[in-house]
Amino acid sequence: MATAANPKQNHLLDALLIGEFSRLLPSLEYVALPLGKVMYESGGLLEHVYFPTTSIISLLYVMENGASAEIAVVGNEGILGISLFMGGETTSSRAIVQSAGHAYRIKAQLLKDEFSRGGPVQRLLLRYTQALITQMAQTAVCNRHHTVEQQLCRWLLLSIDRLVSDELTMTQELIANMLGVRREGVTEAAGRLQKDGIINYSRGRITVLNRPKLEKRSCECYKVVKAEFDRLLPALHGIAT
Amino acid sequence: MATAANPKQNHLLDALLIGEFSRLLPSLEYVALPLGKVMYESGGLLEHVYFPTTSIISLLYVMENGASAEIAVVGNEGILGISLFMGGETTSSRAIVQSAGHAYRIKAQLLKDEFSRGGPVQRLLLRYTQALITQMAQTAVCNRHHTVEQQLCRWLLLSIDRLVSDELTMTQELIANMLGVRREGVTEAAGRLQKDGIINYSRGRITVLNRPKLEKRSCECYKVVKAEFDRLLPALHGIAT
DNA sequence: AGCAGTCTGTACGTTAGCACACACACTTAA
DNA sequence: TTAAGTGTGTGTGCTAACGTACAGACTGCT
Repeated sequence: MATAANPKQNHLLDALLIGEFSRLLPSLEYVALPLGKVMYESGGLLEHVYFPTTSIISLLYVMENGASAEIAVVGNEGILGISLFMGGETTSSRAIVQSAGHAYRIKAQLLKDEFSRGGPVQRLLLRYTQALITQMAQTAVCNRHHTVEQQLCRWLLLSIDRLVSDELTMTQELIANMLGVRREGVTEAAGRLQKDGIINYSRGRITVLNRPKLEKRSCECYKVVKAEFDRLLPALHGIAT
Repeated sequence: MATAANPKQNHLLDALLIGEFSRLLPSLEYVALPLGKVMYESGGLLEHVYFPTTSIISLLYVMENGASAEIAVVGNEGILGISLFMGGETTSSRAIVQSAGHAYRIKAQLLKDEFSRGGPVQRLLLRYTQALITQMAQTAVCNRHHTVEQQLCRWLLLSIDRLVSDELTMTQELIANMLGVRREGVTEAAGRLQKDGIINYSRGRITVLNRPKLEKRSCECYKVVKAEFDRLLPALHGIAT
């Protein structure tokens, strides 16, 4: 493997490890997350929390009739499993791997204990949670008011922000599930973006060619979410104070 | 006034006041909240947090073009101003009074200090926050997949759950803003519900006549949110442990 | 009583997104 | 080299919701 495993690859984990939290370093496990793996099922108990490094996890709500919608994504900026320390133990969403890669994980109880101590670790985790809340709320509004194309742009931006490259592996069918729209709707929107030279894709492989244009075609939701993450978690390097 | 002011009218406050938190009792202020009052503006600082008793507060996200959508409601089961203890200081949503009434309030710093002590107060506030997160996420999915009529039913149920009576004061125009749909859409949906004897309304006064039928016409989102509130905050009387 | 303001009903054409159906790739494995 | 599987492009209605416009109904004020 070209890039060695390194806890610093997850910004939140990196920030956490500065303080007393670093004693948990030996308890971290580096695991591979294959595409489509269900990390948490709605109502299931959480055995571990995850700090993605090169993977992206989608938080989905699934309805009785099978229809679904993504409410947030977690990548190398965050942690999967906030309901653990929020007190709910379980989550009512489903978490699946949207982009294969790796993550560090730690036993739920260990993180819970650390959270209970209060202090910088707790503060940072709560700030992250608030950023996640913003993402969810903005998604709710976006679902109501924006076109499929705008949402697709937002979604692509949020995804590549959490990866190193400008390329992601994701079929239109899967994107449609995330956005809670039809596959054909994604095909049309993606076709337009490709025609305008903004993206390039073929059989589950999407490359962003012109990021500025992509941002222009996106709705404001991307900017809002990004700004709030930046505000709440500035740089996230050595700010666990 | 027939019903005397009583902190117990807010379930969350009631639960909080059992422990050490009760020393804050003298710091509580009982205030009236008129319909439409803007409690928090997006980006503004929070001077107080509020525990509604007979009022209902809507959390709205407003977009650049003025379009809006409600992402959650806070009534006598909760607290307004979670971003205070989540660490963000400010919130990116707007909070307005959806149903006039009263609330207890307390200076932001006092609650913040209390939260920092950890223990039962913190645990309870975090659990409430998670319930609120569920409500937001479910709203996001609801916006994507359900009809105006279903959403109206959900909205009515969430509202009357937070009031003592089955009647609320709210024009169709305002409801439309909350749901992020056209006023005419609300007129049509409400007309159908009235024709079927489920509700009765005239000029900003809505009465729920047949609650079971209303629940049937609603989407599952209402049930899901209610179940999660009940799970996370069971009874909310004397469980601040 | 008269008038202004607010709330609600209705009616148009338009559009985004849906459901379904099917053809055409391109990939992989028998 | 078939054949099966998967991913993508298109087409044809259909419906919910939209934007706009306006008319009626009720309320409260002067």
